[in-house]
Amino acid sequence: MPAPGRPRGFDRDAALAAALRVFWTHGYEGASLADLTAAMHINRPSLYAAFGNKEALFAEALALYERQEGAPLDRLLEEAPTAREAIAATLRHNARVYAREGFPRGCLIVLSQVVGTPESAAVRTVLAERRRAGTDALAARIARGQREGDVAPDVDPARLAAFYTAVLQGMSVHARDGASEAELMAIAETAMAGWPARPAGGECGGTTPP
Amino acid sequence: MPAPGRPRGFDRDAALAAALRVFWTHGYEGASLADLTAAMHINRPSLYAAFGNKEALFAEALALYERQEGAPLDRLLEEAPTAREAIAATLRHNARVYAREGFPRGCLIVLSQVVGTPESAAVRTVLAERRRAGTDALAARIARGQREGDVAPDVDPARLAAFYTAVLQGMSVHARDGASEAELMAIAETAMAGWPARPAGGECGGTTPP
DNA sequence: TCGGTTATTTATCGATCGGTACAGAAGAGG
DNA sequence: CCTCTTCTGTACCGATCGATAAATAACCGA
Repeated sequence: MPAPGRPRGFDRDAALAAALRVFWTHGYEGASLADLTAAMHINRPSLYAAFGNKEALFAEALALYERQEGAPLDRLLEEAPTAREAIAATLRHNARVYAREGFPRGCLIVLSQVVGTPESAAVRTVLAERRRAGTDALAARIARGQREGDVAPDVDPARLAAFYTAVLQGMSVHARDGASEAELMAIAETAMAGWPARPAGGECGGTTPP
Repeated sequence: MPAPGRPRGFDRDAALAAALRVFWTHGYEGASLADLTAAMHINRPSLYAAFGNKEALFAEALALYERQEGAPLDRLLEEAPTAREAIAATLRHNARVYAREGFPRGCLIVLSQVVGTPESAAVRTVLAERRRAGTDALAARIARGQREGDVAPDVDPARLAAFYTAVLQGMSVHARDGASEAELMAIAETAMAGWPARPAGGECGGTTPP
């Protein structure tokens, strides 16, 4: 049984995807209602009826972003045989997607609002929380590597995760500044050179496979 | 001989410093004229008479920022005996100043405007150019290290500089997210672990002093 | 055909945005 | 004293911000 009343005249998912692209391109405060409604091909009251307000729309766009862009990363992290390969795959994957043709460059969570007016404080808090969650995911994978023996026991997972998160955030800025996939990949590879060697390993330089 | 007409009733340098702090805290678009004039303790027409408009005021604030925050870094880079120590000093210095008590956290050039409305495109371009100049400065110091023999000749200075710039940008985001000086320092130290070893060196792991 | 319900359209709200017109105030030179 | 020049304070500009009121249109079940 369909909902009573006049049916919605637009595809809610398609409109949300369009909104995501606008937020991703211009940031939260940089995206005006005029920008959003134009890209979504709907009028302002339709947006408010379907999504609540700008902040709620952004929250839904952020959730869509995490489903589309974050989920593959979660799989990458989980399925890699070692923590080192998991982090390397994450960096390489993002080097690719941050410079993807036809997509806004860099990461929405890093770029869309890190400073701004007091009105967007709540959005900034949510984004900061998502960044922290990303760091935590890396740290958890490194800790798992320790339990499974492919990461040295003296490594601090949170500390190493903070480093690789910082590299990813810097890659986002570089991507927005026009860096090519090859340039981003070079940053990723250089970052992986800093991976801590296992103390028992015979080789050195941090490139030792398990 | 003083200028003719009524003398200015406020300290232009102090007002500019106040404006810098507002831009540094809220970003370019996040800083309203009301915020700026309140912090500068002047009225709007005085601001426009003394600085032109918001964009010109930001340009002057940016120049002040580079004099105050960038100049020490230039000296650090120049005076360090090796490229490795120069980069390490840069990272450690910024780990300290990004979390300084009484200052906005992170780097103005990285945080103040990386996305936004089309109206701020010119400002974003200027900031991107300053970011590139920072990378170029690191690359030049690494190239000097190569000439002076403390950096392996197979190292690509631009590539390595892009990596350390990315780390610094990530440290700025972390700083804005509330990271402590110790956490930022840990990122810096971890990044230095990725410094390329000199091929002729007897030790390994990238921590070899020249 | 008719309520009931919801979506769309148009037109607008008050607030704030960056930027100014204008009149008065404060100095220098005459 | 007056005049010239520049700065300051008030009050305001048109444009845009996010968000809505009101009227109309489209679907349902009865």
